[in-house]
Amino acid sequence: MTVLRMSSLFLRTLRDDPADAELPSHRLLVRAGYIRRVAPGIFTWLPLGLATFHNVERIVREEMDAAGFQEVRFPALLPREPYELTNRWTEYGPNLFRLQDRRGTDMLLGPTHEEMFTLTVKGEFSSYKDLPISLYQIQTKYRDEARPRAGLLRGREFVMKDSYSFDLDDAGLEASYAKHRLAYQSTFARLGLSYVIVDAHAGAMGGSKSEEFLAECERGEDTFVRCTSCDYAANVEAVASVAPAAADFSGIPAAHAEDTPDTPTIATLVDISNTRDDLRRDDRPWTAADTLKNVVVKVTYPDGSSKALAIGVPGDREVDMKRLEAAVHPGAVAPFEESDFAANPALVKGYIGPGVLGTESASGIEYLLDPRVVSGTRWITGANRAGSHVYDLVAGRDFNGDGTIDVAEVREGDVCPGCTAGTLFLARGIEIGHIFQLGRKYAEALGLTVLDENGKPVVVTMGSYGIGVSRAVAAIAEQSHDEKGLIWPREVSPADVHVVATGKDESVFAAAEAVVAELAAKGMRVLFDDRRQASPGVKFNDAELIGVPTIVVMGKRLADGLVEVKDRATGAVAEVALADVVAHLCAELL
RNA sequence: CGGGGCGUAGCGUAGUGGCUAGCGCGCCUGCUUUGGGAGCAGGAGAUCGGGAGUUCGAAUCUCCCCGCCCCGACCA
Repeated sequence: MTVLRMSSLFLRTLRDDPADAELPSHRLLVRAGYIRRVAPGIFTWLPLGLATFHNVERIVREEMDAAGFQEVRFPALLPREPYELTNRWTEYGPNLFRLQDRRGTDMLLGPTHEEMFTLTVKGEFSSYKDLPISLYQIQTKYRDEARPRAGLLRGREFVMKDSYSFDLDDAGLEASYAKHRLAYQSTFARLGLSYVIVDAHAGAMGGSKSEEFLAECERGEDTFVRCTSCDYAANVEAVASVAPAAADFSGIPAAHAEDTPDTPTIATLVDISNTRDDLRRDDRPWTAADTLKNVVVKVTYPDGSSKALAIGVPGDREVDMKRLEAAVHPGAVAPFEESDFAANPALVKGYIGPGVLGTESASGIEYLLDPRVVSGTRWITGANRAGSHVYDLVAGRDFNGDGTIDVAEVREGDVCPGCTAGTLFLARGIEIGHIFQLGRKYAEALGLTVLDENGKPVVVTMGSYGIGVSRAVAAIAEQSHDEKGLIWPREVSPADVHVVATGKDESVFAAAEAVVAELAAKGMRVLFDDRRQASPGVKFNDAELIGVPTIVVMGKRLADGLVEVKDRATGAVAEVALADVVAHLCAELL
């Protein structure tokens, strides 16, 4: 197998951290000479990095093939038309890399390839007998991210494995989805990643069921929740809040407006409600959770249209903009500005109440309520007049929304929607995989149908499944490193063994050459530090930085016929007789 | 796109109006050295991000532009 010789490897490790890298994965991959930045979010893979990348790619490919999926490869450079058909030329917005050829024809660099997969299957297959089928590709993708960051984790050019399943009916899709889920579990296990499968929000792609594979990592950019007592896990965007049961409101007094001067915020409102005798509550002090906050935003759609939307949430919670964006996708959310208030005189900033909200109301603004605002709940809320609030306003008696919207912030300690017994806690992760049931959206838009047993055309239902290949390299580095450097899982590592020869005694190098040759003959990938001029310290430090899981040191102890076999992760060192070292390593690693 | 920070050799940096822009790492030559980032000697390498201006004199001051990093917004 391969022997990489440090004396001639195209590699330069850096003693200092690069100034433009923050995350450990980014810092170490640059320092260890795996990657180099070319432009923001665009990187060059150097030999060690490329070897690592190839290993991840190979594992992904092997697992896809083992699951019976077939590999294809679409161009990265694509014509505009297919994306026009699904409206994504417009909907994808500024994140799409667009360009023109010499004749001025619009082209794009593919951010994802739903259209190509769908059209290709349409072009070849037309019978129910051809289904189910799953195709995948490993291809470079392009997205003009507003802010590339974190090295390989969020780039503008990256490599992704994307698969699509094509089925006749929902049961078939369910089965294809399950197969992919299993294939992903074995893939990530082999990659040595510690991950969680969380419920995700499928709304963005118009599908139904969707799950994300998140590599657990404090520095990850996705926030998810887990339950203290059951196995519920979900991306914060997808958490379904637990609604309390509707309550009896027969004993609640009639709503009454009160003058509450200078209370434009929830804090000032709660404060005045607890200090004034006429407003105070008998049984307990008022809290922010007793107030109903009505937030108005402007939602703008890709076609340029926009509308106002009012959201009623308990006053102790903020509207989570990420959850809101996910809920109104593909609409974009912007705050309601002074000019918008001017255009809607019924809305009194800071004192907005349900009375002026709803499609049936004077304002005509759609009014959606948090799921916690169930019938019978009692609220303090704006009276639509500056310096005035309504008390004892009861949902279901005094007001109703046009519907519910679950976009309030998710907090540690919230009731788990999975079991309703445990509570939720927050964690962070890196999205390394995403699977979802796309349904018929693309098949419909692009006319992918097959004839069924009766000769009738049936719209095919699809699933879509992605793994960030280049991102996985960084995710592994992020999860597996220490102060000294990287620590690769063996399958991913650029080599199985890193043999370090030290000293100036040529017999040591000769012995090392022999061991390296034997290991290679046994099928091991060897990184061999055969540099004559580098000092032992340099070699040891480089070995720890580079992160090959097993380091074999041949040097001083060779005088006693011994070599050291060091485990990079634990630091444990075993002294092995020179004559036994190849057998020892084979027993351990093969 | 908003906020913050930064741009000096391949990398990390010093230098706030005054001599030939300094140091460490790395690189080249020679000698010495070889178990935790070696020593000595010699060397190559910088339009100080770009442009305009102020000044006898600008890496340093002013203006404009460009680029990069971080936070937020955004992100199948």
